[in-house]
Amino acid sequence: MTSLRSLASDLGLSITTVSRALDGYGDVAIETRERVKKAAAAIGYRPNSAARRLRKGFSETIALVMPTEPGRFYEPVFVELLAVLGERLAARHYDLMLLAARPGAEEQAAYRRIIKDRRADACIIVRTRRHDERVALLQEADIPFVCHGRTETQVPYSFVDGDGEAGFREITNRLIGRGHTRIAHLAAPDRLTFAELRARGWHLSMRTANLADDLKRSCLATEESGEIAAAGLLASSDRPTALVCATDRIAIGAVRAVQASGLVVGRDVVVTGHDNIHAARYTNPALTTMELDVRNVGECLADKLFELLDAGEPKQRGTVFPLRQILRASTGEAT
Amino acid sequence: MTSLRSLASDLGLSITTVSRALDGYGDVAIETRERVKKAAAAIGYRPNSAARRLRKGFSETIALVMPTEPGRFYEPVFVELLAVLGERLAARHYDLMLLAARPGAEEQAAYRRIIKDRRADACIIVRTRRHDERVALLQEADIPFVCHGRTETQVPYSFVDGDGEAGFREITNRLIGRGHTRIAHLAAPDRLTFAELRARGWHLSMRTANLADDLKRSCLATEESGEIAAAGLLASSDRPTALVCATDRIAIGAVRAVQASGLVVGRDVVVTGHDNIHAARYTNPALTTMELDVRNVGECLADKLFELLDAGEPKQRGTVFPLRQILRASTGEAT
DNA sequence: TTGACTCTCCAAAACGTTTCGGAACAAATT
DNA sequence: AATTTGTTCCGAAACGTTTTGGAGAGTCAA
Repeated sequence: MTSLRSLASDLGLSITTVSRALDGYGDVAIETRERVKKAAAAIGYRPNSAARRLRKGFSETIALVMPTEPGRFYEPVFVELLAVLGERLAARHYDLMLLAARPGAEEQAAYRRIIKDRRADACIIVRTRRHDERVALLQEADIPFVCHGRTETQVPYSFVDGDGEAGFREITNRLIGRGHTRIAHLAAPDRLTFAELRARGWHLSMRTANLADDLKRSCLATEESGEIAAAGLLASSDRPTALVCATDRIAIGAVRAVQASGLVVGRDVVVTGHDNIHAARYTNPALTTMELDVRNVGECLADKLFELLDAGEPKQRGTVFPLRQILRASTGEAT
Repeated sequence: MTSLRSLASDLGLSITTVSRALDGYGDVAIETRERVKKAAAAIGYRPNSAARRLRKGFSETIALVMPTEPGRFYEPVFVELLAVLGERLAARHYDLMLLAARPGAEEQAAYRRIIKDRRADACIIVRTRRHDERVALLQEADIPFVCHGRTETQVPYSFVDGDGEAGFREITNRLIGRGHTRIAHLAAPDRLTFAELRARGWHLSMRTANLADDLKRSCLATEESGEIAAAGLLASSDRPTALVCATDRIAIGAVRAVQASGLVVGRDVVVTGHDNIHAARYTNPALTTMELDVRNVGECLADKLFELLDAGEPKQRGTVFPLRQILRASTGEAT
């Protein structure tokens, strides 16, 4: 224990000098520095993190609060995001602190504790909402943060997102090009920004082509809810020939609804999703969808965070990654 | 800042007395204690965590290292486990620290850092392996830990697991009862304990019924790998009539393989899985599977951890939860 | 010779908490 | 009256690090 002290006495130096040697200050003789570094490496010295935090006033910790909604948020891709983040943060000896809280009072309390106790130096906001109290809270408290996803605010903030609007414009345009005119959109709850952006992409594409843009239905981001919404649309005498869904899980429900109506997916009705979850390759027929590179997103989030911590602001406020379109049989494409 | 000091001077008391009043020591007058507690609550006082950690020598933090294997470990259920854990730990003001590391040298280094720096008071091991260096490492370092899943060791350790063996015995027995005699098992990589236990359940059931127990094939826990393994079995002239799969993802691949052979799932060949992932309800036909209550597991993990931290050992070393069988059309049951 | 400057090093304070070992006083016991 | 016991409080040390503000010795210029 008391490692800095024992290192110092082993070397016949003061604690101060050892500390400065390791921190790379210029005020210690070059040979002394080398000697200290070698000794430190030999015993695998790493400064006690609590002491360091106390003295320096920051924690080298990043907090991420998962919104655990009642309807859950089971996203498998989230695990991968955590893995990429963890990796990237660890490279700079930062810790990732994970909290769980239901949106609402509980969530607010969690952020307030982070802020008040300065338990973390910065936050990552996921599942960003259109009107997001978390953003306001952190801006007011002057805690650095980066959002995964966008929000609607005047005040500048940092974010990383996929270009859902362009992605949905593109797929809708493609379907229009194939002759579809009645293209419906199954949207996720519109308090979530990604849902709004994807809907906007579909909407713009339809408007530009002078097609009816009233075929939007909102549902939860679950298979069950998607199935119900799709069934409603298909029951109409003037049913859509295409279902552009905000997420793969919704699309999987939609596929089921189409089949329950006695129609054939990919021929009578085409279906598309977003996320490229594993199951999307194993629906029958396989699901046309689009994909965001999680590794890019995770690394970009971490990099922006460090720019924020190092320089006070990132080189670029927001970064939007393009989506990769994945065409499969659910839109009649070759598998 | 310097909150304890300012609280003390506001109240005209010493720092010592304020500290002891809040900690509930018996050595401060009851009315003083009340006065202090009221004042602390009023300003929302919470002790500086770095200072507390430094002084007390423990961190009120639990570490969880995700094994990020090359073939990934995308399990959606893991997100829910994290959420439950986070909730339960937060109730006792413990933080959850998340690390990511590839099994092997990187993983070892991560654990060594936790141990050496005492960054966390205890660990949670997930994806427990049959021969698990993590268990040995933590036992040697005398760091409390709880495993999600079991390992093969003489030394007693704490764990929480689902009863995969019983679950697979039960489903296999059920299929035997229905007249199946050629029942194959698609197993996950057998370095993972859960894979071994599920295989054992299938094996015991087959042996007890005097049926051929040579129809076991190993594959990765992915749809793709499951599909290949299943296709191999189905190509045989003496093909199995049942595919008992270690996971739903394997089972989803198996379903695809059956259909690719021109056979009908649920009639010609029945298929079963494990996990009850969302997609399992939306295969065609829906997948018979079994489910472990994640909330139970998460809460049990946290509780065991606290018993370990409080008392040095838990009331019960290991807890095994029963699995809930979910019968669907892939075994010809009513949906 | 003196003063200024450079180079290396270090003692001590500080971060905010917990806790050891009393102090001061009143009440009870001998 | 003297001693013990109990109650309530507090000063000061400690946890391990970083950082401030020099100290001492040597070098260079005036």
